[in-house]
Amino acid sequence: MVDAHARRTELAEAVWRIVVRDGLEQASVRNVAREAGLSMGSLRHYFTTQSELLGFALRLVGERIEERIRAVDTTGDQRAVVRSMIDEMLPLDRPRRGECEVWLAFTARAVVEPTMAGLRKEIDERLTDAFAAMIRRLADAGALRPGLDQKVEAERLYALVDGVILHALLRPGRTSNATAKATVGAHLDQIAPAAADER
Amino acid sequence: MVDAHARRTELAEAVWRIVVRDGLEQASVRNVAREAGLSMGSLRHYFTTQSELLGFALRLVGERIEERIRAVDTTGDQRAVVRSMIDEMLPLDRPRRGECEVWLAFTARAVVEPTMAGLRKEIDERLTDAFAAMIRRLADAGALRPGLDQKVEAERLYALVDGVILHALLRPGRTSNATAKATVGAHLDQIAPAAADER
DNA sequence: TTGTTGCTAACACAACTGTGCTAGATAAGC
DNA sequence: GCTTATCTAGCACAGTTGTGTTAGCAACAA
Repeated sequence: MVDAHARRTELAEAVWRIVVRDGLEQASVRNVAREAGLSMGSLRHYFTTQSELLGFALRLVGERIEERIRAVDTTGDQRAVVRSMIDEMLPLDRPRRGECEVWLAFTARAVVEPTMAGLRKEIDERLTDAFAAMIRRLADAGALRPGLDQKVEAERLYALVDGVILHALLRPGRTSNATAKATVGAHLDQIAPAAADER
Repeated sequence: MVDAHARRTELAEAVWRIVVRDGLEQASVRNVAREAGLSMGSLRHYFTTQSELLGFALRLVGERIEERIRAVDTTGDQRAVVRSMIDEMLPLDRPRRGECEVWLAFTARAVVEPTMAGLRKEIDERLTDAFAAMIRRLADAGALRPGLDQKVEAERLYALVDGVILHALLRPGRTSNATAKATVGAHLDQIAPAAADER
């Protein structure tokens, strides 16, 4: 007997592959079942409805990203720490790019689909907290430029990163990866200049 | 005889209404025809394929936004001018919100659909130019903070605005509109502080 | 051995999809 | 008047969709 959770994870990963390759609209129960090498009857044994399957797949993406962020070494220069945390969100390599594409596909649908809006809101709140924590981390280390409103800066950084992710997804290639890192780097240099850290 | 271009515009607007109300995946030829009050045979007289219809609808959104940006009064304080231009892109009222939702739906699909990727790239280039022009406008007026790389700042502003739009779409309501304006305002204050303009 | 339970497969159903095709309606040019 | 081009409507086709139902399979407990 196979662990039920492992099977569900396998199916979620099949969803990811399809979303990345063909888009969310191709993630039908039949296609997912075929991609996972199962019959659609089997799939329905683990996920009764399609939204249940898609929701599980998205939630798993969020958990993976959070896990990687938690794994970042938080000692040393706090500007570098925040930079590393943001790097874990950017689509800089294949798996991370896949995660971001899944995120985007769900995000776009959540705008009109009330079912997904709840889950999307939950993720949004988690991310809001994460970026607030990053700004607080800079402030506590005395690295944040004086006179900045922490709440506004958290939202600004959050929006910037989402925009950078979007652009990196839409302009594939090495140069766009460099642009993404440079853009985030320039922003961090602006809100937490090296000089302010070295007093 | 009705003007063919007017008919095509009517159909594009029907696409928008459906995308905003039910999402892009509901924009089937039947639904669009019904929404516009035409038979699907008539629709196919104006648009042979579905992608042709959807492409026309997206292009029209871009043209409308560009038109509004061109209409902005460019005299006076250049920081205020840039702020007004960006306001024309943000989903602050119903019609602009609709435009942004259509943009997001197409954007998400363009990541995996090669057909739409071309059009999406064209729009991206236009927007890149638009934001570069905004930064140049600030620089020429002596309002841009010294020491900033204009190319990087254009990309940073572009990414920030896209992120702000995304967040405003996902968190409907008055407060999120205020947040959006505040976030953009804070960014402009940072890259073009009032002090630098008043020497 | 017989049940029982977790799991897999396969098919049926009604609804929907994009596109092709044909025929009728309307208006413009002569 | 007639002809021609433009426009509209409707149906057919083959395909896909989500979900429900039914039956068969393996593994394990009594």
